[in-house]
Amino acid sequence: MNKRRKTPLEIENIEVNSCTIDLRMKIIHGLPFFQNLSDKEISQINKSFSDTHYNTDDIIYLDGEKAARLCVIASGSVKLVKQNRNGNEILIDILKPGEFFGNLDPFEGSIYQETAVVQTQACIMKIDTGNFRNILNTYPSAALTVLDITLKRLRESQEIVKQLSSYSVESRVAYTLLKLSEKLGEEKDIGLLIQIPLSRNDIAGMTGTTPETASRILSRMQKENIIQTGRKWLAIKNIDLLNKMIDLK
Amino acid sequence: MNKRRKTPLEIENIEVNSCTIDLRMKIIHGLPFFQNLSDKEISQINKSFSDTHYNTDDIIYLDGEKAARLCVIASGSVKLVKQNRNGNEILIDILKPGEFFGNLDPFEGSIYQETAVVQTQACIMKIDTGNFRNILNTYPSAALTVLDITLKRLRESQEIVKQLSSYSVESRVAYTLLKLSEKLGEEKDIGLLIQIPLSRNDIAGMTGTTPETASRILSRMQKENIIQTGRKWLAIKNIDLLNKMIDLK
DNA sequence: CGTATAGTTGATTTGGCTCAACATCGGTGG
DNA sequence: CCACCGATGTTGAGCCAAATCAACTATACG
Repeated sequence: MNKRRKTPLEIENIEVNSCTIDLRMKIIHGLPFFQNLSDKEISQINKSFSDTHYNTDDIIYLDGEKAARLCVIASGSVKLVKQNRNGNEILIDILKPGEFFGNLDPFEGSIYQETAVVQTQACIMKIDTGNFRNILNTYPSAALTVLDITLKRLRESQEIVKQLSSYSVESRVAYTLLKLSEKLGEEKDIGLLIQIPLSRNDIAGMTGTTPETASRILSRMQKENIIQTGRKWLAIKNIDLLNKMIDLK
Repeated sequence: MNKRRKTPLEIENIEVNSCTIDLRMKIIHGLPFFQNLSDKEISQINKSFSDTHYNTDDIIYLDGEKAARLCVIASGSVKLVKQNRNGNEILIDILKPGEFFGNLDPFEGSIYQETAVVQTQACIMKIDTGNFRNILNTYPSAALTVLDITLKRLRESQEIVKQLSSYSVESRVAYTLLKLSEKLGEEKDIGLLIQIPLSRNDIAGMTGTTPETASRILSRMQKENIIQTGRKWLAIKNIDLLNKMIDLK
């Protein structure tokens, strides 16, 4: 075997100053809750956003801090994590450009519920709670869309609760891989490649288990030709089998 | 020992036709999202609500059904449950008069995420999704309050996820008892009595364990004089110790 | 290339589930 | 009013999935 890169992940070339005005407008317009607004309105809203460039592993905010802003990814990717008391981290989500996180709550006084860490260097747009509330008050349909999205997140969280309270780790891993592939998967020669550096530790954090157990399960899946995996990457070769694993056993 | 009732729970006397117009108005006005509205507005909103009387163990709606209504308890109490695949039930919440459940989502097309079962006979007020959406569109502050409440529920759900993925059953039971006592506890001679019929099975469902394990843990807590418990009732004698148990071990 | 980081695999331990037998409560009907 | 019986709760024994601890290997990056 030769010594070339073995990871099939594509290395992203990110321009450092990627937050052009055009990109900002495009991102804001793409937000589900601002989709119905006119260019003029978007351009008005744009003024309430600031943007900041971050490098890999920078922390955008910490779990427990006073939550004062809603953040939107203009470029790059962000991980949302929580610490559990074993010192392991719970990986809540991985976000791509156009997605938002931080404080959605229109009222003051809430605190961030997780830590946001930059995964690949990113440009993050931010709007503070007061301005966001004003916008939601001005455009009721935006408020309803935010509500809709929050309810969707609530449902996802409740699904995880259900799984944690009765599904095997194997089922949970299968479920998580499917969710990830829906969101981040890209068809490649190897299979459906999950286009983010995904470690055993990350998978453990998303499924409520340990890296060792995650590794054992992924090894087994690889042996059965359901997935193909290496250091920080993973591709799905047989979606149907994976789907069956969720409810099997 | 004599043959008197051993349960310290108070038996409720419920009038069957308890949904008077006064009660309806009071309940609607008490809803957090309608709190700032005038009597005239409330009275207008009242017209969109219907009410129905239910008996114990009646099902208001089933998990998976098309979700068309928001429900509010005028009197009585309601349990929200989900089924996990071991056939055990997950108890999501127990609701009292003034609390609401069902579909908050202003858009059509969602389905109920749980089953709502009447725990003690109840009068339930209902408003359908379309009317509710109109109200939220008319009163943006109401929409923001609904959003705020949904975010609170999301946080609670995420806290459960965190606990399930790293806390012992004992910690989870302690946490659950504290939450229940905050919501439903009443000071009595015996201690802080949780005023609902609460079985081992219910506690198991709220903590993601089995009735047997729940029973063992409660027995231990009783031996240590932290709680006092019997058939379908439970009182907390030492809140501080219970609090410590959450993070201990 | 060398080394730190990530991943694998095995051995051992254990918390909590399962199955099972028994005890107790409290509502019901004789 | 009391005896009975179904529902609820308790307790024990054995088992198993997954955690923990530990030694080792492979990978990618400088």
